[in-house]
Amino acid sequence: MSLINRDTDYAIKALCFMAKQNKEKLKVSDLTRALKIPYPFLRKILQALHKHGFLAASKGKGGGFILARSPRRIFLNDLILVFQGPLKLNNCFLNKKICPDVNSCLLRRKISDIEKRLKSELSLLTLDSLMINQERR
Amino acid sequence: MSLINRDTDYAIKALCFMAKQNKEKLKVSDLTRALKIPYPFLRKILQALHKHGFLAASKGKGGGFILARSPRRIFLNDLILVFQGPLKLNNCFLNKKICPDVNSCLLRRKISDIEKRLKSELSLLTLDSLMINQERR
DNA sequence: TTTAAATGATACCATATTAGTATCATTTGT
DNA sequence: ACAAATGATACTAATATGGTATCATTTAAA
Ligand code: FES
Ligand code: FES
Repeated sequence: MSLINRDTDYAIKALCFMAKQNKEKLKVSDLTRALKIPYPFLRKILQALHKHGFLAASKGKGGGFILARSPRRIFLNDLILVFQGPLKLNNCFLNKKICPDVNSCLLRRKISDIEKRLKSELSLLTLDSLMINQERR
Repeated sequence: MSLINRDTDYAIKALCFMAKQNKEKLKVSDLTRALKIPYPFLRKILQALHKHGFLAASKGKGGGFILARSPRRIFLNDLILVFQGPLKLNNCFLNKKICPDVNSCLLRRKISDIEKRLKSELSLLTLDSLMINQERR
């Protein structure tokens, strides 16, 4: 059971790589060489990142992608949101026979709390924090 | 993106229902009536719960299942483990080109911490705590 | 001692999600 | 005009999930 799927993983790899190439515009083929991710798949992911405002794109010859935000404004939970939809545990474990009172359900509240904490922890992981990690090696 | 799949969900429903029938042996058909879960599917799930020590089973005519542990010793994270495998975020976001030092990777440590906290929070949710919820309605 | 009612084990099928590809349209520098 | 890039989108393949079928084994009771 993994919280992070392939799309999100590739997106992180790509964004991180781009963050290292300070401000240089990159085309998909540059990234695919470096990251060993299949060209058309990576392209789809970069297009999605563009669509959601993480990347700026320029079309035509000499075009490519470049980060549209500071790495410290790119949060892991946002990437998960884009590629995997909203994170949620489970609305309701029990059916009416067992737990008829949806509104005052203690279990639901506990689960919702866990979900919120997880989200806030994921939002503390920024692309920036990955770069810091790089500097120390 | 959900942390809980159908199997785990059904397992919780079934265990919870059984916990309410204090100590009474129940056969699959009793549960399937009450929970509206398809008979063969529920049966597979109960068999798995038995295999992993959550239920005791008696075969033959008049047989059935019964809780093998106190509800306060049945933890949500254990059920997730049985039906969805070990919960892990992601081993390694970055490939060698970007993050070559697997051992001293700050990111990995942060992710591992988040994972541990999540697990420990899920382990605080016991079947017992669901029953408490029931009493209050 | 036969039989019916239960679980054990396991193989199978159906559907949904995820991973990856292909293709054509649009833009743009040369 | 043309080639090189992304935009959009439809398609295919592989895997995971959800659910079924079947036969073997055990056991209480007629
Ligand atoms: S678990 Fe669904 S309302 Fe309590
Ligand atoms: S992310 Fe894999 S070693 Fe750092």
